[in-house]
Amino acid sequence: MTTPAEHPRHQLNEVVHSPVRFSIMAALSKAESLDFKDLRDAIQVSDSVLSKQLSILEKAEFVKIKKSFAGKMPRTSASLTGTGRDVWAAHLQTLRDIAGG
Amino acid sequence: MTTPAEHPRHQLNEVVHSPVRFSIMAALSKAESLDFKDLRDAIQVSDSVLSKQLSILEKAEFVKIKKSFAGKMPRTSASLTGTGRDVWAAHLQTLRDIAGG
DNA sequence: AAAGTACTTGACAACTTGGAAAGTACTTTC
DNA sequence: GAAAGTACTTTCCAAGTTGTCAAGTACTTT
Repeated sequence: MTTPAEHPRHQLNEVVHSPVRFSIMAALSKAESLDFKDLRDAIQVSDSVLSKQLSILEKAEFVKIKKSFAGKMPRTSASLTGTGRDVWAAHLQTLRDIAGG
Repeated sequence: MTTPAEHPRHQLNEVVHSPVRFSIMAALSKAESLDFKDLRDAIQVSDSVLSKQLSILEKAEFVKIKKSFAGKMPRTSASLTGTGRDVWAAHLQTLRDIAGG
């Protein structure tokens, strides 16, 4: 009795799969950490969208947000957590598994 | 004055990006054509979902549906169109561009 | 004091998804 | 030949997702 293998699609992480969040994860995977504005400009989204999507990623514990000051002005920067890096790597692998190449 | 390059995320094809349709495209990219039931079993979705998603892909002209008979029973099979293959390849490339690998 | 910076939140409208169920058009079985 | 099954397709619906726009917060700068 062989249990049919689950299609790899089921391994896709929904939080990571949305284009904007996928782009955020990608950008953060390539840098130690990025400032809000740099991230916003890099992936080209509105402040509002970035703020919301970052919150979703933070709640999922894939990203950590650090608030500090640049002189007297507030500065928000984001980076991947360990979990975030693992999930990102697994997501990419799943994509490859589905694409089959 | 350099126009800032558009983030590759904008090149993602929404029709292809949804997990189920991504899986359909992937499966079809690996075969000449697949029968409805084989596709349904391969990607593990309900008849209803497969039928709907296939219609969306057909309307976008990424997939062509061929209806024939296996003996006296109807048989539906799907395959990628030329456009479908191009879009699929471009989508995968965009994913790679974003993932940066 | 007015305007700006750096975000965050809330109200919305527009879509997208999937499941359940019914429908279509036959074919097969009892 | 009536009931059941096959192979999908469609409709109805409830739920969740996205983005935009406007407003809010808490200061800083002019």
